[in-house]
Amino acid sequence: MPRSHFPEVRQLDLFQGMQEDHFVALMRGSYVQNFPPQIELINEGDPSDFLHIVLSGSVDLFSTWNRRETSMGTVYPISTFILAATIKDAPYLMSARTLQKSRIVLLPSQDVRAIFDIDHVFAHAIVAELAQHYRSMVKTTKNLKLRTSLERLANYLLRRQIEADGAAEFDLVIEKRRLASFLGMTPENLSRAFKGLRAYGVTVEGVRVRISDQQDLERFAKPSHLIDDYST
Amino acid sequence: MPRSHFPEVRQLDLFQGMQEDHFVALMRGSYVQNFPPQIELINEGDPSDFLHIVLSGSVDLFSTWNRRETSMGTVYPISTFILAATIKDAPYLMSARTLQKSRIVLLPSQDVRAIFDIDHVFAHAIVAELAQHYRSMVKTTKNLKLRTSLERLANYLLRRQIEADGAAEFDLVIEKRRLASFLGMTPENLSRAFKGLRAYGVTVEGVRVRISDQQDLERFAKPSHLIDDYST
DNA sequence: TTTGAAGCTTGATAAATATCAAGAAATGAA
DNA sequence: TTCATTTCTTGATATTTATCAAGCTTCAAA
Repeated sequence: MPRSHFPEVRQLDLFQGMQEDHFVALMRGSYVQNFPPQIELINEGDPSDFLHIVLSGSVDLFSTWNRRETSMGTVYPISTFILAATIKDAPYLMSARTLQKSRIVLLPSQDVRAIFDIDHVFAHAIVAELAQHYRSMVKTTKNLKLRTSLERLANYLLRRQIEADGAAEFDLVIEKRRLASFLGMTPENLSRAFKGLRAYGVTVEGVRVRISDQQDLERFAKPSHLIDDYST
Repeated sequence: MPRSHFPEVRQLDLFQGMQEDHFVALMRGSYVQNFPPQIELINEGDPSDFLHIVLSGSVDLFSTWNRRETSMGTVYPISTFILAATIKDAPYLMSARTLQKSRIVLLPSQDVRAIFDIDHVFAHAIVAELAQHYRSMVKTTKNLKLRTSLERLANYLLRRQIEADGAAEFDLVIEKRRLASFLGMTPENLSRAFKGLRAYGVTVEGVRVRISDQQDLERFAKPSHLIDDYST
């Protein structure tokens, strides 16, 4: 991997604080690749040969079973994915495909495990990252089991609004069909769910979403930091 | 905590291999308590003051939102729960209540974090445990999003059968109402789902389950080690 | 600009799941 | 054992969600 990418990778929580020579060793074994959109980077069930880092573009994590497919999430720059499989040296549980032209770092899993064994700061960072991901997954499960699809959509929109610094209008950053899959519903149902939220002041035109009365929507959505706050 | 419990706790993957004096230090700060059934040990949202270990009995992990409740899993001896919250020093995401008279070890989270910082074998064991739990949670999400409730029940029964060493008959180890909640359905729906599986050779009488033709059930359930194998 | 493909929406309908109510079965305490 | 309580089951019904089909919109390639 060219040295020019080092600083942006180094700034990730995962690599901050680790010994410089360990970081350099990791980077030396890695390589960067550019992928066009819709390329499958990872196939679930395959051995986890690499830890991936998205430098630019975006990546969809998805899973399939019995000819059904569901989106498990989207990875944006700059972050890693498939850490648990790398650490456990176990097969990938999710597949990954690029959504846009993307620049991806591939870190050989073996190297990650080797440095993990000798650099305790790195090991601690991995613990923090895994604990974070685990808790996010628990929140996802609670979201799916405790809420209807309309409630999931309402809370999703409120989260997006927070990310847009509370603006009344903002754009959806993912396609509606993939949003539907992420929320565990069909595109048709999502379309109708948007209509259902009109009663709470939500209007949608293309990718543009307007929340005219945030409090009204919150009264319906009942967001909880134990489900919707992905930062803790 | 009395020394007599040390060996059984020590045998947990989490504590194996760590330095003896660290283990003893951890145990010294801990205490053991006996709880009657239906006692709430943990309330989601509370600060994570203790890492818990079930020595005997069993514990239900559950979550609530908007007056709805769902069972997230059951913890049997001997294992820990609420590790991620302890490590992150973040609020519990799940509540816990005893199902039976249970003996529980309470390890102050502060102590766990302190030993985690100085014992690298322990730190590695924590990584392994977190990665394992994360992957289990991913499997749970896939199960919920990709399968109908009938399919989830069928696969649940096949997993139980494997745990019963492949016996054609075995007993359910949890109440049906909690099984329903765990699988993300109502008790009424579970009752009907059992009937629906008669077509694939499943009969139920009380807690007794009989799978007369495993292959037939598997053809319907389509178990996958990427969803149903909780060991990897 | 045209054209084609993909995504989105809408309507009609079907399937899955939940709710409500009541009776049966199981369980535990007196 | 008996009684009371909870759980389980079943039926009737309602709600939620998915499926299928068709038309509309968007966007990019020719």
